Amino acid sequence: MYQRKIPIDYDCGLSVAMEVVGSKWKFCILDEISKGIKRPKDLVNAINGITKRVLQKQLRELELHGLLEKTIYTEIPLRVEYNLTVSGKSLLPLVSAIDQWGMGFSSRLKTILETEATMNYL
Amino acid sequence: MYQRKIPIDYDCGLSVAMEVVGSKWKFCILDEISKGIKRPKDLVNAINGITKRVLQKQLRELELHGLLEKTIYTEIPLRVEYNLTVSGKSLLPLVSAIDQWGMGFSSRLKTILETEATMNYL
DNA sequence: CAGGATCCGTCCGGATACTG
DNA sequence: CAGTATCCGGACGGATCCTG
Repeated sequence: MYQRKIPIDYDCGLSVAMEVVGSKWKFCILDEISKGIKRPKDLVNAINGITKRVLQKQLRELELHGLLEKTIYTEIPLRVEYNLTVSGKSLLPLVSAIDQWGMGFSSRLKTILETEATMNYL
Repeated sequence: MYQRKIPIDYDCGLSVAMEVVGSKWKFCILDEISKGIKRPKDLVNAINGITKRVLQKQLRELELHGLLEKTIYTEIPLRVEYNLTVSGKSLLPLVSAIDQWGMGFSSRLKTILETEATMNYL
């Protein structure tokens, strides 16, 4: 059984938030789902670099934490859809804010990492 | 030498942002530094659950990515301070937005995890 | 297609000791 | 105090196979 090392500090917003979305994939997943990509297979294709296994784990956590709602359609082949809950939707403004910040920081990061790379050749 | 598995997509804001702050500690660290806690020792004490080793790594990454600036005072005992750069400061609104979201989600998460815990006893 | 189980190499991170 | 190096157990994640 999994025992959390550091208990969540419910009085600290950052602690709560990091428990729920403190992984590099969560924001991407919420973003894609908000754009209408709802099936695991499609999410794997949409998100650059994620694997089926890792996505599965992230989806389960997001569902457990009440940000996603899972619907199973008993068809052949099986179809499953994940939709944002109210809590999940309340995160969207943050997702787009982070996205925007990233766009603004993009060129700077590029420069930093490139000069960093050439430094290693000296 | 470390080879990144998935290259950063500089056209995707979330990809850029996650490269820089996609770890559960980064936001906390920036938050504490913005509040005036600037020395590694003090940060370890201020941030619940972080260890010296992990903090060191996070600080180096934040510095490398241009969000923090390191100042060394050659005193005895040695004193080091980390300060937010302009880019680092530009993240503060997001930090407080995430903090606020976490505060709002706190009670709901608590309920979810507690019922989840009792479920396991059935 | 969804997703769980298994095998197995890799990496992360705690503990500790050492240097400046 | 700040930072690095080493040891080492445990967690993570890729590949693969199997079921409904």
